[in-house]
Amino acid sequence: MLTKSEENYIKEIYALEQINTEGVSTNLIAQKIETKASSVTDMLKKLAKKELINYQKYKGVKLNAEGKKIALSVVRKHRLWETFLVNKLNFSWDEVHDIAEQLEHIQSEKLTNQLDAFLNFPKVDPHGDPIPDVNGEFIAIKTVCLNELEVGEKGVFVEVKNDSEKFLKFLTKNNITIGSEIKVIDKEVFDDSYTIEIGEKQFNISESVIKNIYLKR
Amino acid sequence: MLTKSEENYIKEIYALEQINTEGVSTNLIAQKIETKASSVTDMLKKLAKKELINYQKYKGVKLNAEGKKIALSVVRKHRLWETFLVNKLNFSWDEVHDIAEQLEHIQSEKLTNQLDAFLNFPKVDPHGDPIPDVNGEFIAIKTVCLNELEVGEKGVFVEVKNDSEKFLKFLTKNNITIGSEIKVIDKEVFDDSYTIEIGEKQFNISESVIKNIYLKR
DNA sequence: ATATTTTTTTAGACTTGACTAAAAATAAGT
DNA sequence: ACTTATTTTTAGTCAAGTCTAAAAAAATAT
Repeated sequence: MLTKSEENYIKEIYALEQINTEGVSTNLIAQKIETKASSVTDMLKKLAKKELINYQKYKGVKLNAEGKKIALSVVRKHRLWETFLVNKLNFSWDEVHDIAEQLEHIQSEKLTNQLDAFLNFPKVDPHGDPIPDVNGEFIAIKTVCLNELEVGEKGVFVEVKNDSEKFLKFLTKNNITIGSEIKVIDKEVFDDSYTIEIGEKQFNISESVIKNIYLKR
Repeated sequence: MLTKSEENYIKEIYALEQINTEGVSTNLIAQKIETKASSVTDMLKKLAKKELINYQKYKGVKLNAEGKKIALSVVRKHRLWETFLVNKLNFSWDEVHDIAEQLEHIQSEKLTNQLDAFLNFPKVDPHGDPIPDVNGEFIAIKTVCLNELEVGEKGVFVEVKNDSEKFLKFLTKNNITIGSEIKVIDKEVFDDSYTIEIGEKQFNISESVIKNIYLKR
């Protein structure tokens, strides 16, 4: 059985692998987990000893099959709880992240699976992220980042890659919600901001917003 | 903010106070929490420093107002989660204790209160224990222990004072469930066992079972 | 009332997960 | 290629929560 801390490292390594593909660096983990590189090294040794990762000094780290299984189980729990909070307890999508960070560590396979059934086996969570099933499998919908769309192109907003309260509140305030049809009206070369159109309204959004919005073409 | 460990001590002290009334002893806490007396002493010092208990060396311990408030909040969460597991996720009453022990430490007042509302503000949990409301108040139903009933007397089983899986499975197997009408047919002076009647059936139960069954006369 | 037993506390040690500071390895720049 | 900068690891420390063993206080027994 793993500690909360070990699970958090595993989860973070998994998330970073999805972006980087190659081995994940100590510093990157430290930055994401908001800890020091030396602490990360300590934990990597521990996880290597438990045979959850492949780790060679100075060479970065990769989850092995067992590590990936654990990562997917934590992600599954996180996303199911988020779905529960929004769908059943009337939370909004910007309030659930921190609570799910706690709930994802509850140990009970039966609980996870009963919750899944209670929610009717949802395929995605309130942020559009896919929910792994009991075997760790999930449907990877083909999405493109908003910054890949050309001027004049449009797509449906299906997934957000930043679950922070501030960011999600900003989106809500501007009526940018999952399911919105977004059209790129103009790209500003000076600051990489875009003018987009949702419904009748046109407005400008900055690069840091753009890169967290994913759409179905 | 308190650690899981601190909350567990507070909760246990509260539970022991309900039985003992007088100050709770170090050894008793140690026994219940399954730890050593020396560890308890350490924790009592810590809780005293945080001003949650009144503690004098060698004199036992009592929760103060703030400590009691925390205890009630943990108890509230525990019992709400147990109710959720049984009423919404189809768990049986003997499976929920350990999971609720984990869930009771999740920190989010909003979560607790939304869960309460979702469950329709239940007054008792699946074991018949009263659930404190948002202000820590609960309805104390007047119950008597089965060992207080005279031969020929009957009552309705409303609360069980032992949440262990083994004990609850035993009750279920013998059809002794919350709401059952129980009549005392005979008391055996030799071993303090009782012959009781539920429905048509009569059978014998031991003293260790009797003392955990509480009824409404 | 004194000796014995029981309870409680103290002292010192261990583990987990973090930290700082310094050393070692790797990467980058000229 | 060699120096400088960056990244990563090592070494040593710390707090929380636990433990064992020993000392101190309180309770019990004769």
